[in-house]
Amino acid sequence: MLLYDVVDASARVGATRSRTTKTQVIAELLRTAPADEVELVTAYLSGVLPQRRTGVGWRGLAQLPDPAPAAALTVTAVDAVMRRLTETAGVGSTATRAALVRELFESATEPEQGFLRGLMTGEIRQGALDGVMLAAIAEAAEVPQASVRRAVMLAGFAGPVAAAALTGGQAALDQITLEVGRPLRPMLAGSAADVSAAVDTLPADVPFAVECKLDGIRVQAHKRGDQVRLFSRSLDDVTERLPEIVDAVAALPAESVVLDGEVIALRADGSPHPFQVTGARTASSKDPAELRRTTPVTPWFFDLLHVDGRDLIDAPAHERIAALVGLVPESMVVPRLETQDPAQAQEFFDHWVSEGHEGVVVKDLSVPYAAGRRGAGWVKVKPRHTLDLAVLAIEWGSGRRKGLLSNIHLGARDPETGGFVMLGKTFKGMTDEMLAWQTTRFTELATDLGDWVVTVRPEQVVEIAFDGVQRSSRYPGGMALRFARVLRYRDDKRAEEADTIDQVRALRDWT
DNA sequence: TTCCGACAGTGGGGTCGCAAT
DNA sequence: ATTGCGACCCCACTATCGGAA
Repeated sequence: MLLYDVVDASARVGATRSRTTKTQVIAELLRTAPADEVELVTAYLSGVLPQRRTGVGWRGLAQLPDPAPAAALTVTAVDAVMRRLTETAGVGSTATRAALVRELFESATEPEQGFLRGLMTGEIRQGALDGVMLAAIAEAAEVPQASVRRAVMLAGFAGPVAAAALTGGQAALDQITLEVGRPLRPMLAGSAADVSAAVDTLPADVPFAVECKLDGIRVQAHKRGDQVRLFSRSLDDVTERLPEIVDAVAALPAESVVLDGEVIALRADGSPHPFQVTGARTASSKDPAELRRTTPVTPWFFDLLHVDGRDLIDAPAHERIAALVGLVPESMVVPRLETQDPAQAQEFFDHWVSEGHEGVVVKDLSVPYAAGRRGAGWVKVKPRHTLDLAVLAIEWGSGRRKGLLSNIHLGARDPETGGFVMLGKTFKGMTDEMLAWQTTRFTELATDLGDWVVTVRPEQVVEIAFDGVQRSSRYPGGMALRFARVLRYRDDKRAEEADTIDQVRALRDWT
């Protein structure tokens, strides 16, 4: 199949906002794709490059050669280039990859170049990623959406599922089950402002549990015999980086196991390190034996999806947890409280937050493991901080925010100098109305109307919510806000009344 | 007819390793 | 030795569509 056919479909998908129309366009393309190219077409149209790292990003694609006059590239040919890029990533020279990129883009027409660039930088914005793709696979293969969804959750990716569905139909989808050693999509949590709001999102009178939420790295652990594999939230294999977790899982008294949990670095006294410490440890590929000595990590499991030939994903949570507790030593199970009393749940939250943990997850004990879905019975609650900060500058938006001032630079007041210290940026929490308002407002306050950044007189105060204050090498105060988002603009406060850098220092996550 | 769940989009800070400067 | 880039950890929030109620 020609890449052109995929690009054309992508353009038509992007041209409509109707999801049913998007679905039809994609389904039609999948039906016409040759069997051996369905997997690639599915991946490309959902913005996924099966080769995850190519070593080429936005910079490597900033300057493209003249496009080809006519479409001749096939998706198989594109795949061949991507494979070669992956092979050279990290070992070959930049020049080798640049040559491969040049060769590929020379044989692509202009719209194909645009699509390929989006694919390689993860910016396919056509209003259809995985969700619409699932519906399209179901329609093209004439199977129920629920079957496709389940297969994708268990297989991890849509491409292989599309290939199976279109060649083997329902029977082929039924063959896709939980496989020990192959990662499935992790179940995700919704969020709520506080414990009582979290409980309120669950059906009335269901039994629920509250679990301590650890600020570390999500890990899915698979064990079969003496073989252990560990996967990240995005299904990357992280086994080699976490030998102490491998040892812990290998020692479990079961032949085959699939566990879900969090890995975190702890201090000698058992209190958690800030996320940055755990993140640095797990991101590093230096000698694992050395890292294990200097920054050991500990597993805390909260779910059991398979044990000794028995799949538990469809069992209610209380059953999975009972099996987990029966298998895994208590020291490796997330602290949890089963209760029907919101006051006790609140107390549990207060306790673990005071111990330095991130918050809690409230879980409906009656629900199965809804792989890959958010908010189906898991609700997280974290403490929230707020500050009134001054807007120092603002960046032009892109995509649907093109032409609007979008991303605001935030500063705390420094009483020593009378100036402001930048603590980060945010584009979150803004309604369309706020975007329109702030575009006008900051144009008025502008001292420098740049193409990228507009600098303003620091006169506008904004109320910001955030999760914490972390160490920063980027900002002058050495601190940055984690997950900052806008609550509201404060026209009742002048910049001279904004919160100070000392108030921010008091909230640091390190000492 | 209204409500609400799921999805896509718009980006945030930090860390690492590697290649180029 | 430093800097820029790519990849991948953590992630919040709003707008919208379309099926459920």
